[in-house]
Amino acid sequence: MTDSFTICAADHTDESLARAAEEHLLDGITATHVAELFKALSDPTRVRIIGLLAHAELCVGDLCLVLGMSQPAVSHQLRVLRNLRIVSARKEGRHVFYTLADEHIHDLFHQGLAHIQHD
Amino acid sequence: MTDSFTICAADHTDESLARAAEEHLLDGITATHVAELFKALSDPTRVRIIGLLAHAELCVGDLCLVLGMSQPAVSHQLRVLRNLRIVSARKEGRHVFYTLADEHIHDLFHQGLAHIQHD
DNA sequence: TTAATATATGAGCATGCATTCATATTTTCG
DNA sequence: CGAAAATATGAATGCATGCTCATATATTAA
Repeated sequence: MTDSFTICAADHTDESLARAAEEHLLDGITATHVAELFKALSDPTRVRIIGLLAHAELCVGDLCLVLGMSQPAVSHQLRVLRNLRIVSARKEGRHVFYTLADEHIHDLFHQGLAHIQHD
Repeated sequence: MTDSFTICAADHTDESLARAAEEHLLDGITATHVAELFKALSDPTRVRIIGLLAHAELCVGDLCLVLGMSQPAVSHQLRVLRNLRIVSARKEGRHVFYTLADEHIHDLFHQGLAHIQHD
């Protein structure tokens, strides 16, 4: 990767800032994982689901009712959140109850919400 | 919206949880704004840009060098971040220096990063 | 077992998005 | 002024994504 400094057309004289910044560049895997985490919160439907689960455990049917969305649409979004370990599923009879998997998710959601509402 | 409770096929007997959750449902505008905020961090390239700007102010050329990406690709992502007020631009001669616009962004980024690295 | 309920899943489609390529704009230097 | 450097922007393209529709799976009830 010695030629990474020739990819960009920009070629100003002082490269010191770039050299110093290089050590803070996230590697591809880390950057991708962080992006995936935030991607879970990058859709209004998923934001609403997380907002609801931040206050109470709910089953799929309840989420459908409150969100006013079809069951497959909600289930697909829940699968996204499950795969990213944002929510956990608990099966009880015919129902599957979902909760936030992590206290960090709770914090991230409220921090993002606070930033929007106080802007 | 009185028929919002008939959209989903699921129709179990106890609707109390859904009724109680309804008051915590985010409105469309708020959910969209929160989603947009997190969408800024939902791409690996933007995550890396924010990670770099969390440590130092950098111009476009420096970002191109460190990221190893083309100048238009970086500029387009910077525009996304600018429009969402995630970063601020400061013009100095031919260069445009970018910084994180807000301390909240700094916190959100580090919280997401910590969640990933300590998982 | 058969029917009904609750949820999950796969295919298809329409939209959004991240990049590239080409070009415009702005600033400095000769 | 003209040329070069730094950045921004527009069009085009390939790929991801969020929904709908149809269907599969699992659990309870009759």
